Order: sequence, then C-alpha cells, then structure tokens
Amino acid sequence: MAFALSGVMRRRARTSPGDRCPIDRTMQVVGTRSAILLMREALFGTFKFDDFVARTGLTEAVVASRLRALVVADLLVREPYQEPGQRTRHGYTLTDSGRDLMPAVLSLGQWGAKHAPGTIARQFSHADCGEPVRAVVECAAHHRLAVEEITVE
Amino acid sequence: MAFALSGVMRRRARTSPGDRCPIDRTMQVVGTRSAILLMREALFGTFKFDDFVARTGLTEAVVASRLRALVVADLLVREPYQEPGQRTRHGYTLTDSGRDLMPAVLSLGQWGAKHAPGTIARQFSHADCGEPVRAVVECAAHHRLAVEEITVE
DNA sequence: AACCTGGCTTGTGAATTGCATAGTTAGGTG
DNA sequence: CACCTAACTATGCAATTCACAAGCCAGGTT
Repeated sequence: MAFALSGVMRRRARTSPGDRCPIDRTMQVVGTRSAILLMREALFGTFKFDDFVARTGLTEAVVASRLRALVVADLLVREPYQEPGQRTRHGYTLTDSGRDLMPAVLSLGQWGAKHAPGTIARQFSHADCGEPVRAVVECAAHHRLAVEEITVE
Repeated sequence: MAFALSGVMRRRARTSPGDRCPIDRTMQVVGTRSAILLMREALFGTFKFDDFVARTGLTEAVVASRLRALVVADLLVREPYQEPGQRTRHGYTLTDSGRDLMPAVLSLGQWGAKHAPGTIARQFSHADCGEPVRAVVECAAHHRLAVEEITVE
C-alpha cells in the first residue's frame, strides 16, 4: 500500500523527497490558510501586493512571506510593473502549475458554499457562453459520477 | 468585496460564524494534513479504525482525535459492527457532506500527481464503463474551461 | 471474577502558522 | 542631497498540529 509511506515520514520530514502521496504533497504547498487564500486571489485575477493584502485580509508580513514561498514553489512569478510617477513594483502572476490548481480551489469553494452556513460564494461563469462554471467529477466518457460509481486501485 | 471579511476575523476567531469565505470555511474543516488524509481514505472506502491508522500512517492518537472532529463536523458517522467472537467496534462512513468532498480530494490529488515529483498516484475509474475518472472545470454547457475563460463576480 | 485488547484519552515537546509590531530597504521624485 | 513609502524583514507571542508515550476504558471471552 504505497500511501502508507507518507506516514512513515515524520511530520518534520514532510519536505523530504520521499513523500509519495499526491494529496499530501499538494497540501504541503497550499495547505495553509494563507497559501490557499492567496492562490484563490491569484486565480481570480489579483496581481498587486496591496490587493492581495486587502482581499485576503492577511497581514503584510504573512502575504510577503507566503507569496515568496509560492514563487519558490513555482506556483507564481513576480513581474515588474511601473505606474507613472511611481517606483518599479512587482506583481504576481500564475505559472502553469499555479493555474492547474483551479479545479482544487473551485471545488474547495463549492464545498464550503454548499455546506458551511453563512458563506457568500462567488459566481463563476464561462466568458463566452455565460453558463455557470464549477468543478465536477466525471469519467473520460463524460459520465457525471457519484462516489459509489468510482473504483480505486 | 465580500471576501475581505474573512480577514477582518482574526485567526483565533476563525471558528466564528461570521466567516463568509467558502474556501476558508472548507479549510477550517479539512485543512489539516490529518483531516484530508482521513477523508481521502474514507472516500476510497476505508471503514475500520485500524485501517485508517495503517493507511494514513498517522498515530492512533491523531486518528482518534481527528475522526472525532470529522464526526462532529458531520463529514463522517460512526457505525457499530461486530466480527464473530470480538467486541462491538465502530467504523466510520461518509455523510452526504463528506461525499461532496470528492471533487476537492480528487483535484488536490491530481495536482500533486502532476506537479510533485516522485508521487505515486492512485488510478480511478468509472465502475460501469471503465474509463478513467478525474475532476474537471466546466460550464453548464459542458465546455471544458481554462482559467482565462472564466469570469468571476 | 480475571484477562485481553482495540480504541481511545492524556500529557509533553517540537514545529508551524499567523497576528501584531517595529524596523529596514530601495525605487522613485523634488 | 532629503524625503516618501511600498514592500518587505525581523521579532515575540499565542494557537494549532502531530509525534511519541503512558495510561485508561469497555466489550468481549474464559
């Protein structure tokens, strides 16, 4: 059982290249509140440092530190920009790797919107056709699947 | 900007019913390593306490404590069972709420399998047609979408 | 009754996270 | 040059998580 390996690694060795479990590895990168909120914002189009701070409500210290970690983890890249009469500053944009987190961020949001009382969910739609967007589980033949219809090996 | 509210709540008040951000709320329930690993196992069919322990590699203390929290959070329920000649024991099964985490768990796993080196991904397939299963982002008209094709309000 | 043992409960310590706060740095302008 | 200030860096603190280990409890059997 390959997944048992993840437990053989103590928590302090979580960064070991020996971690085999994909979920465990994803959580190591975006499993903190600050990381997931920042990735949420990046996926929703936020670019500037002060917007990340304002929209997540995290402190500047945490935003700076975590954005740096997300850049190191290759989820974001810094891009210089300059507004007239101001210094050169840096914004943060997604890498391909960062973009690939969209299904996870969407589905985490969907779960909270459905099951956590008092949440205010954002609305997502397809720019071209206007239909609402969400994350779904399906097979390659486009069958929409419930948990019981899935086999795991 | 409704999402700024989540930051107004200090971290120590994260359990406040004032949290409005769906993702933040989901992470409060399953944002720990132990919770996500246990939910992974429950979604993949694990039922017995000692199997949760063996398959996650977490300690019994953590499994017991976290399973209890997941029951309180209405993601799992305890079910008594008894094998011949043994005591009554309890297994853990999914609630509807727990089942609804499947897209999130799948997509977190997909991301790790694709982007984290050295991971060993499980294979999921549709029991009926045998086609591989995954989490995707699409609109109600079944268009498969990239990040740039989604508008947020 | 005693015994066994699976599933906890409890306590300790290390690591991590994020808040609050003070301070620093560097890219501009005047 | 001085000044401004956005984006950090650094520090102290509290809370949380999880590993480790000891101990407890309760449902069975004998």
